[in-house]
Parts: sequence; structure tokens; C-alpha cells
Amino acid sequence: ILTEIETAGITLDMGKFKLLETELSIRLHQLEQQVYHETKCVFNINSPKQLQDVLFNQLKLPTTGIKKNIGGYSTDEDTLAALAKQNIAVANILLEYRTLSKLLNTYIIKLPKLTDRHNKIHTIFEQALVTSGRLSSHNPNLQNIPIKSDFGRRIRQCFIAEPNHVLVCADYSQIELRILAHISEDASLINAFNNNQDIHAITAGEIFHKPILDVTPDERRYAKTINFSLLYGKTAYGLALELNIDMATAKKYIETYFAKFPKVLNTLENIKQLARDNKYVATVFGRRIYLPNILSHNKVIREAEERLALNAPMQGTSADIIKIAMCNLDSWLTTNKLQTCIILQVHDELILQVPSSEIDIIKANLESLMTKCITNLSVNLAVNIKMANNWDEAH
DNA sequence: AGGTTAAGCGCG
DNA sequence: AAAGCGCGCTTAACCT
Repeated sequence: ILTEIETAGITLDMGKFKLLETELSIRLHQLEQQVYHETKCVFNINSPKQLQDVLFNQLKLPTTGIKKNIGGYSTDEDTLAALAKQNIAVANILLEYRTLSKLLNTYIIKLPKLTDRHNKIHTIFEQALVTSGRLSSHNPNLQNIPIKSDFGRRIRQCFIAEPNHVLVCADYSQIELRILAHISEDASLINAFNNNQDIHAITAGEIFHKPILDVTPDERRYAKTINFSLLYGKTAYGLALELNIDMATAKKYIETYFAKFPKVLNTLENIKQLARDNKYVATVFGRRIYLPNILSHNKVIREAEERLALNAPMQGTSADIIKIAMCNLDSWLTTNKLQTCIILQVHDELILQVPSSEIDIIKANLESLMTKCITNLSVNLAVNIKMANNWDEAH
């Protein structure tokens, strides 16, 4: 078994990267000026220690409710966002500086230096490293290329197809929640997925006791957060923090959810009990994730292991499914003597580079290759497929 | 000079 | 006391 796979590579638009670098450097310089204007302090913004000193010792900003770490008060995103909410102008400037310097230093400056003579960049995937069974990407990591912000999307636009090719992006829709629906055998969840309904809106309808059509965007957002929380073993405390609501309300939402979907509650409790009994949990396909610390006398360690136990069957089964799909797709490409390459995998999505002449045959077969690669789930799988000349538009 | 840890943050 | 799972990368700070 190959544990380490070097990919065929994806082409970068070097010119676009250069333009982004110039633009971002200018913006970062402006932000530095603004930080000086607000603080009248000359210091290294990238130094957590110096920033902490400026914010809480020089400017004497309020420290109530601010997280602490070993060195004192934290200056992370949550902290700065909390300060921004109190109309502290420098906080917003620092937040933008953080985001942009991360993008510039980690991606825009580094990636173009790693290309080969064809302007292609190759990552290495490890197959047998991650606890849950996912792939791991390094040198460079191409599984954490930005997408969320505007500049992030512009970075993705720099990942392009070779001439006479397109990038095809195929991502599984809500795969971990579908696996939860399968494991819990909850009829209403399975039904919702099999009829391609909006799962977060349906959850919101149940939690807020109203018809799906009356669900507001905020209610849907809450439900979406709760749905994801289930997959990670999040507590009412964490939910309250994330949604910026009080803990009693958060607790009520979670209780209402479990009252409406009792089989999900049952499943999650079962998983924890199995973990304690066996010292492992398993994916739907029987692959085990061992949990040596599940009975630890240290509560912090034990509870962290419990959250891992809850998450591992869903994350692990999802990892199994996409690996099976990749194997099937690869042999299908080989038997049909196609030039299409699987060039990246990002946990629940595949990126293919497809010659123009093969677009039709890929269009006709990719969806069923990915959704029909397994037959033992009681819930359908769904994939979204898009194609374009760059990774942003294909996503 | 060179290695390691801590803080922080990019993605699913 | 802690509170959300899985990763890898960069910078500053610390250590030898």
C-alpha cells in the first residue's frame, strides 16, 4: 500500500498571483498606518505579546470576558471581535490585518515558489496518518486553500486548468449529516435527504415549531449551527458562545432538537457507550478508531476523547466513502482509456482536470460513480458538480 | 545556528 | 476547570 502519494499537479496563474501580492502589500501597509493612528504605538502587529501589551496595558482596553492563555490575555479573533463590538476601532483594523497577512504570507508569497517548470504545484497526500481516516495534505497543504473571503476567492482563481482542459469540482452534499441520518435511522431525516430538501430549514422548522416556509434566515442559521454541533459533540455553553445567545436558550434549542429527533439522541448515547465498552468506535464499514483515553480519570482528557468518539463515525465513514469513490473513479478512467486526472481531494470534494474532448463523458458518469459507489446506506448520497477554468468558479 | 513550542488561523 | 472534530503552516518566543 502506498501511504504517500504525490499528485499530478495543478497549474497556477503566476501573473495573477503577482498582482494579488502587490495589491495586498499595499493594503497591509495602509492598515499598519491605521493601527499607528489609533494606538500611537510602534510595535510588531504579528507579535501576540507586543499586541497584548499595547491593547491591555497601554490603551487599557476592558478585559472582562477576555480569554487568557499562558502569557496573559489572548489577542485572537474572538477577542478582537468582542472588542470590535464595543466600538473599539483598532480591533476591526487588526482583524483585517490578521486575515490579509495570513493570506499573503501563507499562500500568495509561498505557493508560486513551489511550482515546477510547467507552473504546476504538487502536494503530497498521506493515506494513513489522520485518526479519522481522512487524507492529509502537505508540502504544501492544498486542503486549506482560502475560499471564504473575497481575497480568498481571488487566490482560488489563481488555480487554473491547462490549455484545452477544464477543472471539474464534485463535492458531496451534507455527507456527514447524511451518515448521521443513516446511523440513527431517523425516518424524517432520511426522508428529507432522499427528497433533496433543505435539511437546515427542516431542522429550524422543528426547533422553532413552524412551517418550513415561515423559517427566517436567522432561524435557519441557528439550525445549521446546531446540526454541525451535533457532529462535534458541542455543549450548550459552546453553542451559546457561537450564536451569541444565553446558555438557557441554547440548552432549550438542543433539548427541543433531541425531543424532535429522539433517534439521533439515542445514537449519540450509543456511540459513547460503545466507545467505553470497546475502547474503539467504528465507521459504517467497520474500520476502527481506537480511543485509549475514553475512561481516563482526567476529565479534560476523557471528555475530549468522548467528543472524538462522537465525531469519528461520521467523519470516518465520510472518509471511507470518498476513498472508495476515488478508487472506482480511477479504475473507470483507466478502463475507458481517458486522460482525465483526479488532481486533488479536499475531504468531501474531488477536483478533476478534464480535457475538452472528455467533458461529455465525465458529465454523463461522474455523479453516479460518486453517489453509487456504495450500496449499504439507507440514505442517498448527493454531489454537486461544476466545471470552469479556475478553482473558484468550479467550486 | 538550529530546533521546539505557543499562538493564531487557513480549510473541510 | 473546561466548554467543537480533523488537519498543516507561519511567526514570534524560547531553548540549547
